[in-house]
Amino acid sequence: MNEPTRLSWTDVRDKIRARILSRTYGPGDKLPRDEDIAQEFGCARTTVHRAMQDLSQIGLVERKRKGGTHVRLDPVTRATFDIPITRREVEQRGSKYDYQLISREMEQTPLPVMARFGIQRPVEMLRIKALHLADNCPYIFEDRWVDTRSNADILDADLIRESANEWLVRNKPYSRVDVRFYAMNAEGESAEYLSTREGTALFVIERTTWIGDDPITTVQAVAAPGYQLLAQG
Amino acid sequence: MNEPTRLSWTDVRDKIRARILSRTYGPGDKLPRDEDIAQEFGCARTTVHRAMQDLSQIGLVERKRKGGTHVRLDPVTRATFDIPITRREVEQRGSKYDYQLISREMEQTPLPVMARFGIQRPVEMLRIKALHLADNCPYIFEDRWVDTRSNADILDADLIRESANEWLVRNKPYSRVDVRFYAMNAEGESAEYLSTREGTALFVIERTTWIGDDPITTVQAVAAPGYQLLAQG
DNA sequence: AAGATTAATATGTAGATACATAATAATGTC
DNA sequence: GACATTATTATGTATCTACATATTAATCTT
Repeated sequence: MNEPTRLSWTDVRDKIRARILSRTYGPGDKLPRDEDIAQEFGCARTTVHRAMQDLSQIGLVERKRKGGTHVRLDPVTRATFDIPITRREVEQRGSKYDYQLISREMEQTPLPVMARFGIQRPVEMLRIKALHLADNCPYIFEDRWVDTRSNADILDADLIRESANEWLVRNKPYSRVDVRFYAMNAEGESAEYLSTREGTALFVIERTTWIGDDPITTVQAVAAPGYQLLAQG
Repeated sequence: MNEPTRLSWTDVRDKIRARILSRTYGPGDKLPRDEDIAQEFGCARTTVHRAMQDLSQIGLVERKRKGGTHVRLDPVTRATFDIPITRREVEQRGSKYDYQLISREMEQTPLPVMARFGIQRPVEMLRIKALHLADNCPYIFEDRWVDTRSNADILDADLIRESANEWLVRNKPYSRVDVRFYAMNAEGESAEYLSTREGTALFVIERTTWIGDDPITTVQAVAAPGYQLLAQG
């Protein structure tokens, strides 16, 4: 008998989305003005606006000033994923985490690494190779370069106990990150450390971070055979 | 002499983020109340709230009622990526797009496919194999299953001219999508159609979509050697 | 002192209002 | 008719107000 509760912006969003999915508003169609929708639902324009913002971010609709709101013609599949620190990832699977430092040396950056950072000239950087283990099995082999010009303090860090991965996450927040996925055949070091035979297809995550315009670090993280990355849409 | 313009919520977000990056607010620290920040910046609490919502979504801070706002201890790398329809992806690279239907048959779903959909019993579905080409070179080989119970109309579609990929995107909006990435060695069909030799490491994108609880389609899209997926954080 | 009740507090949400901004449509000028 | 100017319109943003909700802190019972 009583009016249950007022509509929240998430309710409005879900109602509109339902209409798009059910083809009440088909691909390319123009939606009514926020104000009209607000009136129909008996809520404020602000609430509709908030809902629309979300739908727009998800990629279901496109909005333009004066132009109005349109259902996208070719909706893209937009998904987000989290890359936690490796220890946490392993522990969340219920496995025992271990970490092993393989090497730690100053080296000149080769061309591919310079390309990742977008720098023109080779620089001396700290190169760290390490292995992450889950239940005593190789999990991820990482080959990392750290720019010591802006991160000199990592030279004092105890990278035998704590992985560079964790140290950096804890001590070096970044303002920009590039992530890149691809597949590669196991060879040499990666085959050796992940204890698989050469040629096995391996999943690779490459991450490069900056603070402002200064490079922080770039990692090539090669996962053990069978690794899958999940994302939710 | 004049007050330039009022602060927008994005300004506030950027200012707070800058403070987190510069360690004014370190990991785990508690931030001032929204209201105090608002007063400091000379804006309304609503504006600060909007900024904080964003920072919270990005994963930089955590908020709790009464508990206040805290900088996250182990910030995860959160990135989003778009998977456009393949034609668009190819054309955006400036290449000529082509598409080739390989096969199209009704088949019983095998166990791995049932697992992707989360169904218990085998079902007759439409299985479509196709090849996407960029500048006449194999680009993506897809092996797709479509549930014809809820999508009977695809049986009438002309899948020689238009790819199932595009037809589905245009005609079957989904409410949920699972995305999964992994690496596999080329073998048999994948090696043949992507014209590479067996064993080559290939990047695989597996996507499954539902509308409500009803399965729509699942695809295994195997990319040609060298393919990389980029995401922006 | 343990447990239940109540108050205090910071964030979350909705609404009303006012104005800003971008894009389109209408109009006027030559 | 081509081009510049001016309205119109729908979304974007900021503020104030009021109340909701979750969580912690304080207080009262027994």
